[in-house]
Amino acid sequence: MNLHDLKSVCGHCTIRELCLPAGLSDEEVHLLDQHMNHRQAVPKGEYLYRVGDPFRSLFAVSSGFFKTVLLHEDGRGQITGFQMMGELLGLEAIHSDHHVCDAIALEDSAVCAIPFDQFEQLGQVMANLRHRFNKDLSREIVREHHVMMLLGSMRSEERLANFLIDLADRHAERHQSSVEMTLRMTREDIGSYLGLKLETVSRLLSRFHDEGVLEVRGRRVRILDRDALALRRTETHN
Amino acid sequence: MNLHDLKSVCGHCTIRELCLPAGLSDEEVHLLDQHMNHRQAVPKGEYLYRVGDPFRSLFAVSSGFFKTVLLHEDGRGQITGFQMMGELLGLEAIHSDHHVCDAIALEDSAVCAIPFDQFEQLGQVMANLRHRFNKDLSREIVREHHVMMLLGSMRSEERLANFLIDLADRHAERHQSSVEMTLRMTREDIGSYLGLKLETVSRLLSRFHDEGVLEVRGRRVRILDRDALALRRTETHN
DNA sequence: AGGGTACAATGACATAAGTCAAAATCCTGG
DNA sequence: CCAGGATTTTGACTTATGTCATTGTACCCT
Repeated sequence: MNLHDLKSVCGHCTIRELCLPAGLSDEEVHLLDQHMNHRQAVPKGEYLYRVGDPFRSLFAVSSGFFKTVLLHEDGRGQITGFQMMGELLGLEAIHSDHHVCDAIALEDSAVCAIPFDQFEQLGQVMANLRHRFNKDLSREIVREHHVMMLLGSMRSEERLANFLIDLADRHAERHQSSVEMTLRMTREDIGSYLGLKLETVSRLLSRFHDEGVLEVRGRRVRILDRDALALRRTETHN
Repeated sequence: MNLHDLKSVCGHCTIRELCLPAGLSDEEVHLLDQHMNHRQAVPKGEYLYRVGDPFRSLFAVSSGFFKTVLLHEDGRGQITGFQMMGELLGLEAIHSDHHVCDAIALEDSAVCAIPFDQFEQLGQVMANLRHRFNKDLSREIVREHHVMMLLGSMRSEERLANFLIDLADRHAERHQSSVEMTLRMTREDIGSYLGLKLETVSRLLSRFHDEGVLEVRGRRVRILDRDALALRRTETHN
């Protein structure tokens, strides 16, 4: 990487406004920038961290796609989220100073790391950053509330419809097509996240396909009728 | 209330170490204290806040018991948590400056409120408080991860066993009996939280009762065999 | 005190999603 | 470019939990 001629990596980052530096002034971004370890590669299939690892840094996904997996003693695992460009990884570890889930790259990816103690120090002088970070943490809580709603109160079709729309929206935020997407995760991963078995996910995708809502070819998905899909997110769509 | 002769309410609070001031020095607690509105009563059944309310203050439960409910357009609601003494309410609202769920007192309760803008200002001078609060937010994320695991991967019996043990443990932290408890919420509330119908909850409680694990009389629950209950939290307990 | 409304328990039955199994397809590395 | 494992699809069948209905209980509130 040839970065030494750039004053600030974050400042020139295309996803700056989706990432930690969002809403900070140029000077603030510059300051933050100096504490970060930019663009570390994480090849597909590799662990960014594992349960039990000591917590040192927060990570921002710079490119690629991750999943976070919570392991249960009896082998069962629950996927707690999928992370794309600009999203933070490691927030769960602040509480106990240790990671409590695994983070795995689902495609060749890169992350920017910031040592958390330095990050907290920066809070001393950057009220903006403090506020910003509180919002990030709060947003994660809200996101998880929605997953709880999904898992606790919705039927399988609604869960999948919500999942697909959410993915599409996040692609759109990143200026990627929200119509044609390639799923980075397996059917089993989707099932784990949605509290369903992979067969159920597969059947639902086939159904959406047959009904003309989606075009599904393996991991390639095209949303043919966004409105129809959106309707299926809720019960009352007679 | 007659508090003017106390230097610091938080400093004398019995649950200080479970609440926001945990880990702060006496001076820090005192400073924090001056920004708080202590012990506001919230009668049973009342809303502490509702979806859409502007977010002004964070709340710490000073006594009593709350539930937070996420509402879905089609009337469905999902309970996202139950809060006891020392636990924080309102964290979900930081992100959007508006509350995104309802908080309802399940018994006559009291809360301490702290205006969030003042709280964030305090972060400027109190690194401890910042760190502490980051941990609180992270803990909430971890807690929700566990709920996701519960809702996504566990069967009904395991869900209820986990719920009961969690409640018992939180009672114990508060120096209340972890053997005999009175449930503050209805069967329907429990069901909502666990992604089950109230009939299922009722049947499971009856089953635990019949099997000698619990003694259940309405909302009064006594844990007769903690080990047996703990075993039922996981699949593999042949 | 007692009458009424909310809450809880239980039974009979329905169904959404899980399980098991087999075949089809897709990738990937040599 | 092919072989072999991983992933996906689909079908037949099972089951855990939901649904509906009834009765019982408890707790307010006047």
